[in-house]
Amino acid sequence: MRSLLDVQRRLLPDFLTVMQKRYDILRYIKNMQPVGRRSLAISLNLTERTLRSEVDFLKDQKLIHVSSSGMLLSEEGEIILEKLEGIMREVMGIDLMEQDLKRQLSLGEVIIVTGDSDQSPWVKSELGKACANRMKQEWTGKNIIAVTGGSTMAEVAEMLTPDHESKDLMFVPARGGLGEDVHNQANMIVSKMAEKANAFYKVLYIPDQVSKEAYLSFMKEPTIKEVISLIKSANIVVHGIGDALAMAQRRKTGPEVMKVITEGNAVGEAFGYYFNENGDVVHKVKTVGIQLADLDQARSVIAVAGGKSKAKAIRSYMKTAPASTVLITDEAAAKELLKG
Amino acid sequence: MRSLLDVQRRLLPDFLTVMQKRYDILRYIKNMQPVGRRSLAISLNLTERTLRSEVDFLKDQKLIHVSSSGMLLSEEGEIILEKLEGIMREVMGIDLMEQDLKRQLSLGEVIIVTGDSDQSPWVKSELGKACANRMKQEWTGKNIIAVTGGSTMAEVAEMLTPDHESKDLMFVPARGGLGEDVHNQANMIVSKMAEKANAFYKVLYIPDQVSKEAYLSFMKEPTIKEVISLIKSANIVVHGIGDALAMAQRRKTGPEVMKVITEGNAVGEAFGYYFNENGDVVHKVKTVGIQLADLDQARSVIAVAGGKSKAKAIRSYMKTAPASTVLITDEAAAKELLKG
DNA sequence: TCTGTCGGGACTTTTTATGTCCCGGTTATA
DNA sequence: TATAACCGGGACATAAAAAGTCCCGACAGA
Repeated sequence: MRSLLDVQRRLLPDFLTVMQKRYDILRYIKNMQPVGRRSLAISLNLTERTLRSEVDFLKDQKLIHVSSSGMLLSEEGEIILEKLEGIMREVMGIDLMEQDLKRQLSLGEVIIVTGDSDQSPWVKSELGKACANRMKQEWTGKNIIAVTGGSTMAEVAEMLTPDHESKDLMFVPARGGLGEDVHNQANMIVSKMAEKANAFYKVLYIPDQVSKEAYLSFMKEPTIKEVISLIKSANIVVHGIGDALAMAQRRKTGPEVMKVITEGNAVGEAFGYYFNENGDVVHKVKTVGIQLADLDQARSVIAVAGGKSKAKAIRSYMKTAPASTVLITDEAAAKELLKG
Repeated sequence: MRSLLDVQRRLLPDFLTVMQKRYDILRYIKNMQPVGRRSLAISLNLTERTLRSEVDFLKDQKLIHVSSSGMLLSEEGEIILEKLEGIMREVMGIDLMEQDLKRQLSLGEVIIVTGDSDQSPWVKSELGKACANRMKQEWTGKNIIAVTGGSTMAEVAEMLTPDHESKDLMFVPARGGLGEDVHNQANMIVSKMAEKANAFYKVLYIPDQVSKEAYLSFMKEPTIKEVISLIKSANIVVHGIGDALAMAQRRKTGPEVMKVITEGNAVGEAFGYYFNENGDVVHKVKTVGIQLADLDQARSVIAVAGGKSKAKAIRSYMKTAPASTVLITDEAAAKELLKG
């Protein structure tokens, strides 16, 4: 049934809105019957005429009876409505979860894709696609987009497509080296995104293990400074969220920092910051680029993470995330988050 | 899914017709790509303008790509179409038709593919694919498979693929020479099938116009006798069904036999037997190999034929076909058959 | 280089949906 | 029993969407 709805969503986009409308009408009639056209229209927030067209249709389908005292559900109408009850719960399920999550985490927007990234690899692609689409909505005029690394972000990059009109887009890594694997490193993602979106990009290679002097002189390089100032002026930030321990292990994290992370009970990680369950910063990787406090400056912040296993991490980070953050996640994570 | 569709049929009837239309468009594009708007419109029996609106929609949904050389299915389009395949079977009631037809003709199984072989050439390929799949289900252990000729059987051969484990398969022609064109002759099909399925085969070349003595001595050849005994021990028979007159004309049928066929009101033909509307044998081509009575010995008999024009032929043959016969046909023929 | 097919722009016509107003009948109520 | 409120539905103007029609320049294949 899910797949049928998915296909229909694609092939007949206004299908669902019409179904919803007719469902509402039937529901209201059931509860207000016998009811007249005008009062029903007011209750449903429909104009009299549109309601009338719908009513004519429902009458043709023999789902309602129309008499001089008003409209009432027919027997068949009752049966159909009963079946619809269950269908709409399924159809609206995701929307409801989005609303609930948005309220619970007090975010700007929540987008949920069906499935579980932990179990089905393609769900991650769906996350990526959803994120890519959401990003595009922000692309009006000139934009500097700061992105982080991670496998989910890599999927996002993969799913980007050039926009009809080539906008003025510049991709930059959100922060300097975090010790990540080259493959899903922010720099890699940045270049991939730019390639896919047919846009510009700048990368930032910060030497990892060098003397303090070398580092400082490196930071004075004009080209580096230019990139950093670009990053600081980014108006869109797109980042993943990771499990704290998993991220720490994946990165070349020293034993003393590891101790801080474990003893601080860190559970979530986002762009180099480690958070405990209360959303407190337990540790931050010192590097250049966007800092947690800078996020409020950005016009839009999009966080992408999915899979049941990531629920805790998402919750921890969202405690301190900017209120306008857009969270893109999957069904499994959303369910887990809503569980409490 | 069943109940969801039932509800939708009632609540949004015209959405289903739209879905059907878009399904058809996608299907035609898949099989004709790259294809232009005008020729597609003709094939689909749509006016250019309506097709254009639909195409614009599908393009917006990224289900098709449009280039100067024509339209083609996008990757997503392929995925959606695949899912639609199953959905539309349900919507169009193909599954129901299969059950009805099975009962009406009292057969072992009926498989219907969508479309009309007479109108869309690729439907024949679909028939072939369906048949190939069905055949594979029978391939457990050692099998001798007797096949007939014909263009539909040629498609079946084309669609065969080697099985994961190479089974012990032997293809043989079902009967001796029937006077067919070399191209779609049983021997040709046999070798093609064996090649595609990575199996063994034996052909049977019977001299057509020779003296009785030559013929008899030929039949005493050990190699020929061996092939004939193989044929007789076939446990799977796959054959086409043809229109009686068309088949008789295609084969080098003499005028006196032609008279028998026409005066006997033959309508159907299968492996050299001609049947009238009551299923009586009007004429049989005398040749070696499997006879009508032998069919009951075979573990499984699969008959393949499609196209509205073949409906009468199918019905006539099915009157005498073994009760366990598997019929593989297309939507158009099935509709015609069910019409009565 | 020519020819036929390609997509798509532009315009008119047709169809459909919606907005608006009103009428005659029914019903609850004063 | 008179009356006001509410009922569905007819009628018609208007807005919006779909379909019909024609044409153009691009491009591939002969």
